[in-house]
Amino acid sequence: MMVESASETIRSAPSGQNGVGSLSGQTDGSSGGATGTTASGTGRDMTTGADSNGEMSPAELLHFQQQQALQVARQFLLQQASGLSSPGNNDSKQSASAVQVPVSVAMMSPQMLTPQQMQQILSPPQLQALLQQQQALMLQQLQEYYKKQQEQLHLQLLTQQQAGKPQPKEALGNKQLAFQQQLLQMQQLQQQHLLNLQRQGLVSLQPNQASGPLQTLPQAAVCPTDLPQLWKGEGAPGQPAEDSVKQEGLDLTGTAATATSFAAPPKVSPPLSHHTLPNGQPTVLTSRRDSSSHEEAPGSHPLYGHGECKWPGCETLCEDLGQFIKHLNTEHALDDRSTAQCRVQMQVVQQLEIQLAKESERLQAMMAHLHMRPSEPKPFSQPLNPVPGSSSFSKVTVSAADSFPDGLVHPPTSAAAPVTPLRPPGLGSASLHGGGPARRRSSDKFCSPISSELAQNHEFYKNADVRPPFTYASLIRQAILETPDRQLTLNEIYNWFTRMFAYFRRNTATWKNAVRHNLSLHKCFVRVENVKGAVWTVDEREYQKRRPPKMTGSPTLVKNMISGLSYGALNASYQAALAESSFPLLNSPGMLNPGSASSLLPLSHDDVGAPVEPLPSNGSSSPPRLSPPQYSHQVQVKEEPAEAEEDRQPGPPLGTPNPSASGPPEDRDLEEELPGEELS
DNA sequence: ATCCTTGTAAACAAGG
DNA sequence: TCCTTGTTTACAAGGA
Repeated sequence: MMVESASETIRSAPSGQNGVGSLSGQTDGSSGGATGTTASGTGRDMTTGADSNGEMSPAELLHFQQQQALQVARQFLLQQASGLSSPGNNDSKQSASAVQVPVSVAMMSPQMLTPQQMQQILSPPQLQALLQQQQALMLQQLQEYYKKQQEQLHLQLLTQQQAGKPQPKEALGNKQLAFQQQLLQMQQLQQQHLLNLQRQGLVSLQPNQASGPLQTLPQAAVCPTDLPQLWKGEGAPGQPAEDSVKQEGLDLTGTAATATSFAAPPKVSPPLSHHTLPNGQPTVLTSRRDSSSHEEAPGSHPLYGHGECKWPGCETLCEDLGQFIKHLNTEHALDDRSTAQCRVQMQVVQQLEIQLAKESERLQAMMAHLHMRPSEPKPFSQPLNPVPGSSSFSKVTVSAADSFPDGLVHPPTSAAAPVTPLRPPGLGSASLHGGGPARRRSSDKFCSPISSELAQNHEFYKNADVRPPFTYASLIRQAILETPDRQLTLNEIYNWFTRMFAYFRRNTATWKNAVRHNLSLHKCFVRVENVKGAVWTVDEREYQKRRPPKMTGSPTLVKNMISGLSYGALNASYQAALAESSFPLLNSPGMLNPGSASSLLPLSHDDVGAPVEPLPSNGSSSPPRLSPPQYSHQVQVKEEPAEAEEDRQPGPPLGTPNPSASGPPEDRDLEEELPGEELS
């Protein structure tokens, strides 16, 4: 990266445009800023809390803990109530932390913070889903275990008392202490997981209420410790209460969940399922899970997928859920082994969280350093700062700037701006590419569906001076496909670039040249003579052709991404889980089919188009499965497409019979394009 | 080491 | 003449 950016700098220097290139070296320095990370690594001081309770009897302790939990719960509820009623509170960071505090006070270990960071960066739904699964399970186990421990404790005490054997005071005391500590520990863990679940809940619930791109916001907002200035800087200025409220709402949701979960119950009964396991059966949390990871059908089990048991290290094949349940109850019953595994799993999760925290920290530092400019609200909010050299498109964008193909109506840049910066583009840091100058289609390889990526992060790209992780070809294609008639003039393509990416608001000569170069170079771009002049269209078939069919399977992709994030620790099942949960998310907007992962391809919105690297290999012939081609082909591709001989095949076949073929919800928005044309 | 892809730079031509 | 649009060539870099 260093090398690359360095060379980049050198090369671009002459043209005097690539200012970003110069920071290659600094990035590392700032990343070192991981200093913050150390904070989270301060270890667990939880024990101190335990000490304070050292004098109580186990029973008292339990009672105390319950009371405490109830109190916390009440507190949360109160906060929720007040928070909701006071929209004036627009300090997102504050509100977030306010909610968090009680939790941490209530015995959360310092590590708890990291997961938030994790979500903040990656927010990859995959991770959430994964964690949910793991945690749901662990939670159950923990609860069981916790109960067991309590019982044992009681029994022991009773035994001792009945025996009348006045054990040496010290011995007894020690023992008690040990138990109590253990109890506390258990409770800690329990709460940790509850919190995690809660957090996940935040995220998972969010998508339903907020638009795709925005859904990321809350996640970041939740984190009290991170990106402080970023948030402050962005949110403070003109940040309407809207965002903060939203964030607050989310947090509250989460807190409510927490309260509910550990304060038991009866009163509050939000949709989220309780962890009260009636019979220890793992059906818990399914409802919540459903909301987030569509992979899971109502009747499914977090530990069951792809016909096999996902218990760490198990992978036993089970034909159906029933069999799996049986297997689960027999092989993974509540015993020492399972408990131990559970603990290990927890550690794994914690490690990951820590890792994530570090990475997120680094990412933040990088982003802050590179583009986010935390201090200035929105440097590029006024998108179209006419670029000197290019008279042609300067104005166009302005008016159209705020609509987005995803069909979502986005608030004017001003409102949106604050939000985006924190959200790492794409699936987390992986796609960041070290920011500015770094190019290389790496992300392209990830085959991150450009359209969904854009849909999710368009605000980010729009405002952050970050080079989008896509190749020019894919961007051009996206631009073209987003239009109603799948064709754009060169100038309109330019406009799209500038409108969609802050990054392309400068260095115009460079990237425009690149665009032209790509248009000419790639066969997939077809020039069509039009009344108005020439327009460019996409020959989907050609486009698909030129991309190696590698990334076919999601698992690989995810794996790559994971490895990219240095998640070496992730085990196969994790990866599998990630893979599973990741894709469905791409269709977040309308995940009608939570069911099979296979569903993702077809229904996803315009995703179909770009993402589809998964093209089967058989190259040109006929990719009936997912046919992205639908689009372009319709375009009255003039006579040009000489090479596309066999592709005559109309788009129709492939596609899912659904309407998406003719007009995916997202891609509409063309209207916005009109202004541009006029101006051009 | 080689090939492929991508990005960048630049020369050049045609047309308005 | 200047600018835009297109085409083409060359080269560097990264990845497989």
